[in-house]
Formats: sequence, C-alpha cells, structure tokens
Amino acid sequence: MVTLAEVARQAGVSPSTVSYVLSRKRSISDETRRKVEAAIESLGYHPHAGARALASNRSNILALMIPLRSDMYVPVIMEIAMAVTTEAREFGQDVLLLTKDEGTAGVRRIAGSGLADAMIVMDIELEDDRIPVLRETETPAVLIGLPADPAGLACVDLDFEATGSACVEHLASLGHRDIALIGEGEGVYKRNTGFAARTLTGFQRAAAANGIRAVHRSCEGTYESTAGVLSRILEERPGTTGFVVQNEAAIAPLLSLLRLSGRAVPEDTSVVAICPDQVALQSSPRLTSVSIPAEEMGRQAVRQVMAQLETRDAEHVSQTTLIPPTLTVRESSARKS
Amino acid sequence: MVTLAEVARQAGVSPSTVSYVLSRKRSISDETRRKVEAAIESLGYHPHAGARALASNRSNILALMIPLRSDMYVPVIMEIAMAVTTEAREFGQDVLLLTKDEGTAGVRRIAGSGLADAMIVMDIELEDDRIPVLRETETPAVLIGLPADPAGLACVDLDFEATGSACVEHLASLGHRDIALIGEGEGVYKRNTGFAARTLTGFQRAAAANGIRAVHRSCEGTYESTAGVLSRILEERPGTTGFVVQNEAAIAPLLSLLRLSGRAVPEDTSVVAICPDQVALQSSPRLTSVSIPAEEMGRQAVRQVMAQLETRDAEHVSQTTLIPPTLTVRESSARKS
DNA sequence: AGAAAGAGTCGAAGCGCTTCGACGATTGGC
DNA sequence: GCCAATCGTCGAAGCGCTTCGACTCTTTCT
Repeated sequence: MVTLAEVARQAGVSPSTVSYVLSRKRSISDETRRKVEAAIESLGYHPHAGARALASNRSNILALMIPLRSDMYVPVIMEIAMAVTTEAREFGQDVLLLTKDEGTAGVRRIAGSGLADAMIVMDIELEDDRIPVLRETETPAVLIGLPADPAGLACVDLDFEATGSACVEHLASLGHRDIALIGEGEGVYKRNTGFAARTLTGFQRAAAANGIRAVHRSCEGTYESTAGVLSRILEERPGTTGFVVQNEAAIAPLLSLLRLSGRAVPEDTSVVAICPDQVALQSSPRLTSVSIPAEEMGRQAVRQVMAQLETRDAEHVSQTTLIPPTLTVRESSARKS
Repeated sequence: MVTLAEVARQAGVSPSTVSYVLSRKRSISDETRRKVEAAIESLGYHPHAGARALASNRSNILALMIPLRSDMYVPVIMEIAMAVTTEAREFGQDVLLLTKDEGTAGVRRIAGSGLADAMIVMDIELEDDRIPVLRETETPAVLIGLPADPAGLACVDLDFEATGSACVEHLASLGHRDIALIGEGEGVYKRNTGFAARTLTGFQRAAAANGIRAVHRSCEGTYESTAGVLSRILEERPGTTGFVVQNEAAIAPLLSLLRLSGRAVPEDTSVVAICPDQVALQSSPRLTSVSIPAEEMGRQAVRQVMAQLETRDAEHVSQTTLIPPTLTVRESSARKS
C-alpha cells in the first residue's frame, strides 16, 4: 500500500506538504505541486480512507437508507439510488447502502460510528420512528418523502397533492365528468406513507372544485385485483370515462382490460398515469402522465445534504422542497366524445 | 462522540481489554465482560469505523458495483443489491454502492484507498476491462455473471445455458414442435453480456436434441417491438405454439397481444418465461417460468467473498458457482392440443 | 513441590492521515 | 529601509482503535 509518506519522500517534500497539496487548504508553489502530483501519479497513490476519516472527522460517505421490499415501484427507488450515487461522486462522496429494516438501530449505528457524514432516508412514513433518532443524534439528514412533522429536517418529495389535482384538472379540461383514481394497495395507505394520501387529497379537492364525480379504489396491482377494481368501478359508475392510475403495476393490466372490454383508449376512455416517463413511453398507447422525478429527487437530496455539511453550525437551513408536478400529454387522453 | 477509552474508564479496565471484549480475540473473564458490556450499553458506544479500519487494516465494507442503466431487468438488480446488503450485515459488513460507469478507475480507487475489503461486481461483460484490474490489484472479488476467462476469480451466476435447455425441454415434453425464443434487445447481445448468448446456446442445443424447430428473435421489450417480433414469427412459422421469453419487459405485451389475436394461453399457445417469480405470479395467467434467483445470487456472492477474506493467503479458492435453473410449471403452459 | 502452560489483564506502539504552530523568505506600505 | 503581513514549507501532535509482548495468577502435569 502506498502511503502519503512515500509520496512525500519521492517528491522530496514533507508529508504535511503533500497533504496540503491534496486538500488545497494552504497555498503551495506551482513547482512543489507539480512534483507532488507527479509522485502521486507515478506511485498510483490513493489516500487511505480510514486514516483520513480518523484524522479529519469526515468519512466522505453518505448513507442511503432504502426500503427492503417496498410497495413503491422498484425502478423508482433504483433510479433515485443511482442518482444519489452519481451526484454524490460529484462531491467526492461515496454512498453506503442501508436497508430500512435496520430501522432506528441502523441510524444509531451510523451516527455513532462516524461511518457516514450524513444520511439520506427514503420511504418516509408519516410518524417515522427514525426521525426522532435523527434529531437526537443531530445527524445531518435529508428525507425523501414527507413526514407529518418535518420541523428541523430537510425533505425532498414530489408535490403529490398538486399531482392528484393536476390529473383531475387535465381530465376535466377534456370534458370528463366521471373519473376514478386507481390507487396503491391497501398496505400503502395503512402504512401511513403520506404520498398516497396526499395524492388522494389533491384528487378529491380538484374534483370538488371542478364539479366532477370522482371515486377512489385501492388496487394491489395484479391482473386479478385490477380486473376486480375496474369491474366494480364500471358497475357503480358506468359513465366513468377517465382514470388516474397511481399504482404503476396496475397500468399494464388496466390497459389490457380496457382493450378487452372494447373501450378504446383514448377514444372512449382517457387514462392518466403517475409514473416514471420510461413506463409511460413503454406502454401502448403512450400514456399521458405526471412523471415521478426520481433523478431530480436523488440529486436534490444530495445537494441539500452537502449544503448542510458545509454550513454545519450555521443556522439550520432545513427546507422542504416539494417538486411541482409536470403533466405530459401523450396518447392516452383525449377530449370526451 | 463516545470513545473506547471512555468505555474503559467507566468499566474500570484498560482500553485494550475493551477492545478484546469486542473482538473476542483473547479470553475475558465473565465479570469483566459484563462490566464492559454494561458500560458500552450505558454510554451508547459505537466503535469509530475509521479508526478501526486504520488500525486493523479492515474496513468491514464490501463494495458493490452495479450497472447505472441497464438492459438487465431493474428489479433483478435491486433484489440482488438488497440480498447482498442484508447478507453482508449478517457478517457485520456494510455495503458501498458503486456504479459501473466508474469503471476501472473506480476499482483502482477502492482497491487503493482501503475503503472496502472486497468487491462484488455485477453486469459482467465477456471481456470486462475491470477484470484485469481486479487481478492486478489482488482485490478479493466475486463477479455476478460470467466472463470469457474467469480464471482466478470467483463467479456466481444462473446457469443460463441449462436454463435455455430446460425451457425447450419443458415445451418439447408438452408436445410442442415449433417454438420461438423472444430474447433481449440487440444491445445486450452486442455488449457481450454472456448470459443472453448462453441462453440462446442452450435453447438451440436442446431444440436440436429434441428435433424441434426453433427460432430466435431479439426484442427491445416495448409494446411495439414485441408486436413486430411476434407478427414476424407467426408469419414465418404460423405453426409456432411455444414461446420462451427472456426479456421480462416483453412479457406483458406478449400476453396482451396473444390475447388480442385470439390465441388462448395455455390452450392454443404455451409461454415459458425467464424472470423473477414475482413477475411470473403477477401475470395472468400465472407464468410457467425459470426464476432468476436474484436473492440467492446475492447471498452466494457475499458468502464467497467472505470466505475469500477469511482464507486470505490460503490457496485461492476461486470457484465458479453456476446455480442450476428451476423451472416451475404454472398456468401458461400446457400439452399441445 | 516445582516447572510448564494457560487465563486474564495491561501498557505502549503504531496504523496513515490532518492540522496547528513555527519559521524563513518574500513582498508591500510608509 | 524597516516593520508587518503573507507565502510556502516543515515538524510534531494526535485522531480512536488494534495488537504485541509482558506480567500476574491459577491450574495442571510430572
């Protein structure tokens, strides 16, 4: 293993000088810098992460806590994780993967061991028990999701309430008067994951504001459950011509079932999905959708957490960032005939 | 921050004794152990990860390199990553997430900085340029996937060749004489990712052995491309009654298209998928499938890498583990009528 | 009974880095 | 032309842990 001391010897300077070349915390003459950099290059030197963490009290690691098995759509989680990892590297940070099932003990472990400088926490519940621990241990943190009480903590999330409203308003503007929200599975609402409830709130508010009849049904996302939900909706309200789908897994079954039942999309029935663009583009017809900005959420989370690390001590700049929804009109929605 | 020295003081012993209590590398009397453990508990002590890494030359971190945007089915990657993380915790290891786009530089960085003790590398290409670097830096590593030359490296993968054969044999045993393999997108074959080619080999070999007519078409997985592939197959070989699907994204479109074209599954046409069980169970009808044992691959990878770490110096125990395929018969395949 | 072996504990060295204070050499202001 | 400030460099302390050797007691064997 190549050490800083060897680099120093090879470059003919003292170890501290090499350190300052690397950290840029003191000025270094061009000539010295060149010699040191040449030595680093020729020896293939990489600073020892542990030694660095010990001496500087900074590990340059961000912990990312993600759900182990989630009701959330897996690709979204993955995309967020990738965005976090990529953006973190831009700041010279690495990402440590933790699973939600480590729970509060995991948070304590990371906070106590100095393994990571900060945490990014996903799949936030309304009364998430990791939040008090985060506060208590004063771990710099960003939540992806919105708890009931975000005081003192930075949060990043899609504005799901506005998302629900946007879908309704789009359908309303096309003349639909009877619409349905095909939501997430029961478990998601029970687990208090906020986002599903917020979507529903926005959906209902906008429906009321626009004088539209709206129903909501939760759906597990399998073919069978989607079939059941759809037939119940059509039984109760045969005039339903607009669907908002929040559970991505239900999209393919729904389209298939509508096709099978002779309801053409978008001629007879309009469908708006809340899903990643990729999913919307892969369907046939391509779906009008509000995209879940997974990548932006990941990037934002990293930026906020880095801002916190840089302004440590400065007044707590903990803001909640709600990303406004963007509805993209594609082929699955049209004016009611 | 609570240090080992504080624990020692509180327990009335020397720091080294506390260390030995933690590491179990020397015997400790029950009484001392109790005192130390009580002190640890009451102070909420967690050893400083950096200090530990520096002193012991072991970080207790495993680096996991995953594809950034992959042709592989995302949930499979996710499941592997989760299995790796969970299993790693059983060994007291944490997982550092790296993206494949860091490439060889990433491998060098990790190997050089002592940030991780070992690497688990996914999305292995036949001539993967990370492999020589892994060899050269003598980083303990496990590959998930199979390169052209695995010499000296541990590999874990599904036996895709046997998988291809198993699917054919199942269809053959049901009396199907004309079958088709709907494969991965062009890119996957071009990128030399081995597994797709190995599946094809097994598919063709078994077809020949069973005297069955077999065609192979690559498929991007969108609705349109699946429709194109299907209609071409049926045009060329109208008698095709069996399908093997490797691209998970093509499953839903394929089922939808078969339904639309009036071919009942499994009465008229049998479908066998190569996909995670979850996907097979979510389809309607539930799919006969060879499951991709993502969880087992992740677990195996961790076990192998830990074995390497424990037997360091001992003769290189680098074996290739090909997990034999398991075909589960469900509702999508039946005897040819 | 005495030597050898083991159990249980301690002190101190050292892992590779950062950072503080110090110091000589320039530089600029007056 | 002198003092202060600044630049560029160095030496040494220390971050919190592991681990080696040494030491004291017991226990066991002959």
